[in-house]
Amino acid sequence: MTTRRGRPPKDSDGTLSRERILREALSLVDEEGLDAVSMRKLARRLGVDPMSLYNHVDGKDALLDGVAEVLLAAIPAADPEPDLRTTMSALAHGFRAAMLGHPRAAPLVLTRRLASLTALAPVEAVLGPLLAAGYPPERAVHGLRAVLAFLIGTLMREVSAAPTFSNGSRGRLEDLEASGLPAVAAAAPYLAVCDHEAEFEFGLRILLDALAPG
Amino acid sequence: MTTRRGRPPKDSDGTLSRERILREALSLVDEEGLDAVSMRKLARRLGVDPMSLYNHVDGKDALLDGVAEVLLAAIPAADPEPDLRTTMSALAHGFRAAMLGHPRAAPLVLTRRLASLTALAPVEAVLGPLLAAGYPPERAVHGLRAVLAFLIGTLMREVSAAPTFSNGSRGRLEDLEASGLPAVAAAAPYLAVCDHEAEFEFGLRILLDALAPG
DNA sequence: TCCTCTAAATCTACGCCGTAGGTAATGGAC
DNA sequence: GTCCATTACCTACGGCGTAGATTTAGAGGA
Repeated sequence: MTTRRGRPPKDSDGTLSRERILREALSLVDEEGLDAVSMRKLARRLGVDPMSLYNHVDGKDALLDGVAEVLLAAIPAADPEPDLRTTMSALAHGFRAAMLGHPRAAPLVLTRRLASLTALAPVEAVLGPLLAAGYPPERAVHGLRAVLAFLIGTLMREVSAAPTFSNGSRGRLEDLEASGLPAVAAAAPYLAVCDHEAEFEFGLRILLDALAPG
Repeated sequence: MTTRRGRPPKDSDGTLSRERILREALSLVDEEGLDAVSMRKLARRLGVDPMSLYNHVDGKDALLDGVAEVLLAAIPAADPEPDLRTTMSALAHGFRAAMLGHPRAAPLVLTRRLASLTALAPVEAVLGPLLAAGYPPERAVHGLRAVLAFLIGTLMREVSAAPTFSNGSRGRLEDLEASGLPAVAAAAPYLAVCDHEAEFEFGLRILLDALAPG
């Protein structure tokens, strides 16, 4: 009945579990980035032998899938809101907030094909109101996928962007002006910087105007 | 002294060059996938010592950046077309075609921050017509970024999707229907399959309707 | 012609990595 | 007490990226 079995370390606080492993993995990604993740380093942080991880996780890839699901689970459920547009907007903002909360781990969600039930919860949250509003299922799925594609694309740019230093963008501005491409040079001041928040709202509004007017 | 060492004959067929390395790297990605790329394996395919690659490429990461640029360079330049919408649509389709031509390598373009001049050519090709059509630069950049985000998101799904087997989608369909989520179950037949072409056109039309009507 | 000088290819070696296979210890079930 | 599943640990293998030193073919000046 209880999951407590096998050989515990001398300290009961040091017992391993899938949850503890995933939590520590997420911290590791947050602190050192995705490339720095290795089974050995993760085990070191947990004060444990590397091979012990394999009792709780199927391998490195499955570990990263697990971390992605932890991130996905952080999306708040939308209030049962009568307004379709408000619901979709809230979910989009929730998704974005969850990713921006762990920018270095976000690519795990944005680039992996997740087949778990956790990944379906937000889908249900969008699809439900769309169907309730009378959308034919086919069109609802189309709309969901269009918004999701935009979210993924925007967030990918957002989380992979180098943090903007005040003088960092100046070097970039000069590069753009010196590119020899007339339109790029003309729009250089706007290309050199990126207000992610504004870009997000701009694109989301266009899509929601088309999909959930009102 | 039978082993060949030092600088090779000038114009032999076995001479290394950045272009030859990048071309072989792209082939390797196409055939075995991104994870299978290693400096050592690439060198083996080129019949060369692994360390020789470092005379032409700054390291593995720079190598992959180079491959990404090769992909980007494959986007055909748009005809000087008077119609703004046609131009943008052509570039979007060109981008998609270039990525679908090398689906396993596409993530290199879609997930990396590319700062090269090669990456700016398509930007110029979109920005030029937008500015010529009288769009203020700020709005032109906004529009460009919105479309690009959608393109990246859609293509990411498209290239990471497992090839659809006739019975593969059937297993997926059953999973969705058994998920216990009512809206997901109701729309399951449409969630189980994905006509990427149609999704692409659907989302692109929405964005172009908003940005380049006509 | 010979003599540098340089760039390219090679060799060696280090410290990582993921994980297969095997072993010892622990506590619940009987 | 005895068994057995579970878990932690250990060893080892093959592969990885690449720093550093070494060798050599050709270029350019004397």
